[in-house]
Amino acid sequence: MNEKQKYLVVLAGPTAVGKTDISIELAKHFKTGIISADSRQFYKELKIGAAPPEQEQLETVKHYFVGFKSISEYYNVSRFEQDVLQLLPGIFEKNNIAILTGGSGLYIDAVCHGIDDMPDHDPELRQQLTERMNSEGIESLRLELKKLDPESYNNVDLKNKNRVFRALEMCLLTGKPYSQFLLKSKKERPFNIIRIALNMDRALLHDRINRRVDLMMEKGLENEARELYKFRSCNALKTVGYKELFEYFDGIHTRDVAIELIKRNTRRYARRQISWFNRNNDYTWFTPGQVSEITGFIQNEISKEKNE
RNA sequence: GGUACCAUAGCUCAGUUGGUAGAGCAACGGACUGAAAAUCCGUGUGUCCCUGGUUCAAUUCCAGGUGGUACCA
Repeated sequence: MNEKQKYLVVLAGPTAVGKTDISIELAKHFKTGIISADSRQFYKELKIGAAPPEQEQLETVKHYFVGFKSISEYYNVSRFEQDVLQLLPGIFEKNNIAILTGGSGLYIDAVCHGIDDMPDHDPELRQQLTERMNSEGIESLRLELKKLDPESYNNVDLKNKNRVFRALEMCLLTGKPYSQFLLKSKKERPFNIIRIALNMDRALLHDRINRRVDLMMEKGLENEARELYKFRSCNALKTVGYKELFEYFDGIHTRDVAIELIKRNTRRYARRQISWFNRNNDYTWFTPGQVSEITGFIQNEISKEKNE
């Protein structure tokens, strides 16, 4: 079997653009399954807020990595990369094509070209550092990073506390500079990758986002959030749709304001996604109405490869 | 129909003693290798309602018009 005749079709795009529907049409057309690259649809508790595919859709086409984790479980990009790479050979035994769809650009890229090897964080150390950040401020962490890893100090965004935190955390955990792990190597994959991204007129996208939020509220997002309130410190719940409702429960703002904030933050999230996919020139862009153009494009890419 | 007030950014509004304008929110652009639906950086986007008049110069003053709001008929 020539492995290079296998194809991973990546379907990216901003939230609410219609990736789920298109991915199902593509999966039916190519008689294959769908791998979700959506860092919130992984969690089974986020039934409404993460807008996972409907039950009926899940029954129509085989989906992987939807609702397969609990919010209290730790998961990260690197594990996702490994999980997908382990899964793919099985799919490729029966199909030439697999579909990877979702809005988490970092996760998609990890599957497509890998992510450098680093150890997982140590929960105790993270706790200590978090406390230190809260009491001493970020400047203290910056200065220590400067000592332990001048290269990272010069390269990371020092205003971004997550980045400073992460770099220092790795230095302390491994005893080696964080920058030594950052090889930015592009790993070769034993399959071809066809990247497709969806987008639409911005005003239309905003309209879809706003309506989807209203629909989520009708479906009972508020109740879902109330039940998850006690897990709010979980990373999986640091998410648009939940954090705003938690603030409403805390009395920080009204229900109506919370809904407006969910809409606004979702719009901003969509913009960041577009930004991420835009900087990668490997994507070919379509609108969600162009299903036949997309299937034609995929077919064409495949025959191009075969003739080489 | 009459009187008063208002008309400036997508919205709510400030302001210019006459020298073409700025806040909040919204929006837009970007970065980003284990928290990524997170986190962070950057950007005013404008026929100052229209037409005349006064003036070196009008978004600002004057007149008329149009639209809105309130009150009186």
